[in-house]
This record gives sequence, C-alpha cells and structure tokens, in this order.
Amino acid sequence: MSGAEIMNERKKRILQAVTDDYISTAEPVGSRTIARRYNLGISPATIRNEMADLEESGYLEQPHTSAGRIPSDKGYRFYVDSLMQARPLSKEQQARIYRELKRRQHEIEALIQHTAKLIADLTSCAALILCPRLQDRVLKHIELIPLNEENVLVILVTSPGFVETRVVEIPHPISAEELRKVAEFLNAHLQGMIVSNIRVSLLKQLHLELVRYNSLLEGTLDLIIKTIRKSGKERVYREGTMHILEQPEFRDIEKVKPLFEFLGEDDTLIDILGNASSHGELRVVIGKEHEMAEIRDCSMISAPYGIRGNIVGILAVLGPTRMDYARIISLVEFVAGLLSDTLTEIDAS
Amino acid sequence: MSGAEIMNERKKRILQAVTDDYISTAEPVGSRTIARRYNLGISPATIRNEMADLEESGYLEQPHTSAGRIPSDKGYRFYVDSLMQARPLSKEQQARIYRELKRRQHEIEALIQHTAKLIADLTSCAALILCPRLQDRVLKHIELIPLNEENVLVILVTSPGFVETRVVEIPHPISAEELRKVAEFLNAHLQGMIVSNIRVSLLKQLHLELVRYNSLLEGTLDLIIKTIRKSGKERVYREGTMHILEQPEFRDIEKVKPLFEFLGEDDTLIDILGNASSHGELRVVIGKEHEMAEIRDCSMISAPYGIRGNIVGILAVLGPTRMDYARIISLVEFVAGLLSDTLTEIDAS
DNA sequence: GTTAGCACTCTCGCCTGGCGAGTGCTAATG
DNA sequence: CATTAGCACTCGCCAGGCGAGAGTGCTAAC
Repeated sequence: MSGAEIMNERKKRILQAVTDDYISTAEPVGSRTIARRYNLGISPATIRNEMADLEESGYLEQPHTSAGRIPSDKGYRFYVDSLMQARPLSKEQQARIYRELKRRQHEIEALIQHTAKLIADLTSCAALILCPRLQDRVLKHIELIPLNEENVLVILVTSPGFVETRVVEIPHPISAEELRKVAEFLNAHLQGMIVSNIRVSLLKQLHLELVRYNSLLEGTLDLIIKTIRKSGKERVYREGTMHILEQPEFRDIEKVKPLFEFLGEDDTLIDILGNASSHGELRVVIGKEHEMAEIRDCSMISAPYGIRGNIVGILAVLGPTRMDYARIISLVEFVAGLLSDTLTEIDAS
Repeated sequence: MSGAEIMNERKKRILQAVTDDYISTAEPVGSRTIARRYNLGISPATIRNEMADLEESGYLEQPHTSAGRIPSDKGYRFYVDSLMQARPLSKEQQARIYRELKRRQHEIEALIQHTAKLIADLTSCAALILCPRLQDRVLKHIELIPLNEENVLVILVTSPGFVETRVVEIPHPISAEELRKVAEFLNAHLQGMIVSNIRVSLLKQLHLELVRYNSLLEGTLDLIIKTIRKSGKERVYREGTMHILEQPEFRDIEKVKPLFEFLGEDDTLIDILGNASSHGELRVVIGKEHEMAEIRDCSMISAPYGIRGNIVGILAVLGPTRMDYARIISLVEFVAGLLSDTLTEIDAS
C-alpha cells in the first residue's frame, strides 16, 4: 500500500540481484541463491527479510508460496529507471553492426529489413521497424507511366530513397506524351515539398497552369494528387517474431496466439509504435503498462530514428518482460543512431 | 508388405468413414463410432475386423493400442486418389470469392496478397502464393530515374502489371536527359520481350547503336542490363500462418517451431512451391511424401495459375495432414482458375 | 460371413505421499 | 538493534497406484 517505503541501498542491491538473476535464468530466485551467487556479505535470512519488504511494497512477487521471487512490473520499472547500468556494446559488437549496416546501403527497403533482422538476431526478440509515412517525406521525383488505357502507374521517389508505386485508374485515355508533360509539370512544382503539404499549393498552381493542358487532364491530375495524398499508411517491418517461441514464458501456445495475432495486424502495430517514441526519446514500456492487453506479458523498447534530427521512423524490440534490458537498451540506442546516420548520409548524396 | 490385398467396396467405405470422421473431429475413431455415425449396415465387430485388415495393409494406424484408428499417409493418399468426392463450392461461396477478387483489381500485388488472405481464411490453413520470376515475365516498360550522382532507380513494369524497382550504382554521373534517351532506347528495343531473353538480342543492337551515345554510357547500360537479369528471385506471399496454431496437432510448441522456421525462409519455400506444381496440374503432397523433413506432418495442395494458359505462378495451401482435402482441393482449384482469368484479363487490357 | 460377448490393453484423470526449495517466525548473537 | 541461525511450515513437483472409459482382438454362436 504505502509505497513511501525507503528504498535503502541494500534493498536496491537485492532487487537488482533478483532481477539480474531472473533475467538470465528465467527461474524464480530464492534468498539462498542470491546469498551464494552475489556476495552481498549478508545471509539468506537477512535477504529474506528484505525480500519480504520488497514484496510488500510491490517490487517483487511470488508465483506461489515458497517459490523464489520474481520482479513485478513495478520492480522492472525501478530496475530500468534506477538500478540497471546500461551495458554498452563491446567494440567488436559495434563494429559488427556497423559493418552489417554499411553493406548494401543503396536499396533502402533492404537496408531497413536488414537492420530489423540484425536486431532480432542479436536480441532473440521480435524486432519492429516503422517507416515514415509517405505524407511526412519529401518528394524527390514523380514519374507517370501509362499501363493501358485505364491505368497509369504513379511512381513516387521520396527522401531518403523510398520508392512507392501506385496504380491510378483514369477516366479518359491519355497519350504517353501528355502524361510526360503532366509529370514534368508535377515535378517542376512539387519537388522538394513534404507530401502532406502538396494539396494546397498545388491547387493554386493548378488554376494558373491548367489552361495549357487538355481539359481532360483535369480529372486525371486530381486523381493523381489524391493518390499521392491518400494511402499514407506507414509500412512496418517485422523480423524475428519466431524468436518469441524460444522464450520459456511462451512455451504455452495459448499465450503465443494472441501475441502473434497482435504482431500480424499492421494497423495495431503501427498504432502502438507510432505512440511509442514519436516524442523523441528512447522509451521502455513494461508489461501491464501497455495499453493493449495482448502484450501485457511483454516489454517494448523503442527509439526513433531520423534524418538530420527529424524523426522519420521508429525502431522497436518486443520481448518478454524478463528481457535483458541493460543490453537491449544499449543496442536499440546504438542501432537507431547508426540508422539515422546512414539515412542522413544517403539523403545528402 | 503384401499391399496386393483386395480393397473391396466395404473396406473402402470404412476407410472413407474413418478419414472423414478424423478430418472433422481430430480424434482417433473407433469401430463403435463408425457403426453409430455412418450407417453402413454392419456391426462394430465387423468393422473391427475390416479395420484390422486395413491397418495391416498400411492404410490405417493406431496411435496406441486401444485407441481408435487414424489414417496413415498411405490412407490419406488412397482417400485423395480414389475415395474422396471433390466437394464443389456452394454457389454462395463461389460468388463471395468472385466478388472479393474482383474488387481492387488494378494493384496486382495487392490482388495476390488479398487472394492469399482469402484462401487462408477460408481454409484455416497457411496460404502461399508464388509470383512468377521476373525473368519469365514480359517486359512492358523500363524507366530510369536519377536518384543522385551515383545511383539510378530502374523501374521495370512487366506483364501482367508487376512493378519492380531496383537501384543501380553507376560508375559515372549521367544527366537526366541522357538517362531519358537510354530509357527510350531500351524501351524501343526491349518492350514485349521476355526478360530472360534480353541479353542476347540486346548485345547485338547495342553494338549498332552505341556509337550514338556517349561512351560513358556503355558501362551504365551494361549495369542496367545486369540488374534486370539478376535478382530473378520469385516473391512468395504468405497468409494465415497463424491459423496453424489453431490446429490441435500443433498444440505442442516444439512441433510448431520447425514448421514456422520453414515458413519463414523464402528460399526453401520458393523451392518447394517451384517443384510442386510447375508441371501444370493440381497436386497433393501428403505427410512423409514431402522431401523436406520440416513439413512431414503437413500436407500441401498446390495449383498453378497463369495467363492465357502459360503458368506464371503457383498457389498453395499448407495444413496438417488431417486437412479437409475434399473442400480445400475444390477451393484451390477454383481460386487458381479465377486468379488466372483475372490476370489474363488484366494483361489483355 | 457376420455378430455378440468378453477379457484384455492402454490412456487419462485423480489421488497420494515423499522430496526439495524456499519462506516466515523466533530466539540467539555481536 | 540489526543480523543471523534454526526450525517448522507451505507449496509445487514428481512418481506411483488406482479406477474409469474407450476400444480392441479373439472366440464362439448365429
């Protein structure tokens, strides 16, 4: 109840020992184990007393009487906020990640997919990467290609190298030549703009310039703009969802099912990730702190990545609440930074 | 051993009853159950005798003494080949599928993804669709877009409406204008060709025409051709892999793991599917008939789909050996046909 | 050839008792 | 007064035993 207990140094050390041990063994940890494995210079009995206090204040819990203790969500939270010392990556690991990411740089989607895979493999958790919404990106180039009489392929190249294709159904056939002119017109006026800003400014230009073109184009142009503006769904890359099956807490198939269903739904994922780190910093959400019931057994560590300081996407790791926070936080931070650098570099060239 | 046993009418009826029942209940089925549920006009004792024979000839097996019988792979094979009456889809179901597939026709990737999802939902199995290799498709259009000084975006539109994008790193900067000429040249000479045929004919043309262009282009052109020709990986769409978790035979997580790992690997999937129905007909592979050990507990039903009779891809359903063959075979056949029609239609327009 | 009856086998669920791990309390200790 | 040792107690887990239920195989009768 109170919660206003004093968290003395010894209690902290014990909570840390319990958490560290549970993270690495996945077994409830008892007083004896702590006394043996972490030489805090105190006896199991003392540890027991302290653990009883910690349980009362909600930092630890017992799966059942007379099992060891495991950290509660509150315990993990305290661990993450105050106890854990972020374990920086070894030079070799940094070098390895660096090397992996620098390889096939020029296909951006491959880069992101690859990054996700890398994180997943290094953490044994599910890795998620959210790409920037089309609307938030800068338009670099538009191309229009006639597919047949009714359909035009619209290709949008946006910073920092994404390519989107859409098929637009047009009301009237348009010649390739005319289409090229339209594309030219669009490029001339829209290049460098952020996609979501396009409509307003375009409409102004449109009026002035429209007379030059066949009136048939009016509807087409409108459709193309609509196409650009709509379907502004983020894309989300997943990797390593299978790693979840390796975690002992998910040996029960009934626990896995809702989680996998959650991971399968683009929309909810996008939602969650979008909320997660859109406000700039690395963030850790633990267990029941999640809004979505399906992932109340999981923790998520997320960090934004960006171009020249502007956030363009979010990178996250999802795993059991018993995850190796110290390592994974460092990793996520490092990779997000590296990804930002890489994208910035690509964008500049 | 013998196998040369006479499979009389009654044995067939019993095998069918066992199989039907096991498919719908997932429980070993005993003689009593059959006598009660399927009125074959014979008593449990007689059924027992026949079942013993069927077991000896390898069509049935017992999970343990004194459980009911379940069909062996050989039993399923016989069931599929000789007993099962393909259960045609109801008019409503056909209509529903038809309606679903006719919706957003013009984005072809979405169409295929959508088809996979539909099959997965209707079968409660995993649905897989293999797209044609780039190399086997007809080139409809090439577009080259400069991204920056070192990179060019190559866009390939191929029948029946696929769009592929690749980034090519070029040795020397090329102006947009020159690039446009190259694209024009390529379009003029390559349109309508099957991608895998491109190299030979191009080289001939190349020599004749090359003099017109800056010699710097030579290397670039070569790179572009290489890009087109390489990376001819099929793409495979998956849907409904989660449905597998619903099947009682996969309640054990240890059985799911290798299967999911298998489903996660593009390359092996492509391999399996490529072999499956490349020779034209609907095919059923049951349990241990599979080459890959990971799916020896599964059956796969696959059918090719194509454009104007030319196979361009393969559609498959993967589920437990205890799957509803009668229904799923009809479904796969129907959807493959419909997909073929749709693609043919799109290609023609 | 078919069927009824019966003994047999096997799984499954349930209960039991012993074991080990870990706790909480109390009293002794520095 | 904080710390520790000792001890009784609680619980989950596991192995073994038992009965119920389902289903078979065999035999003898129809």
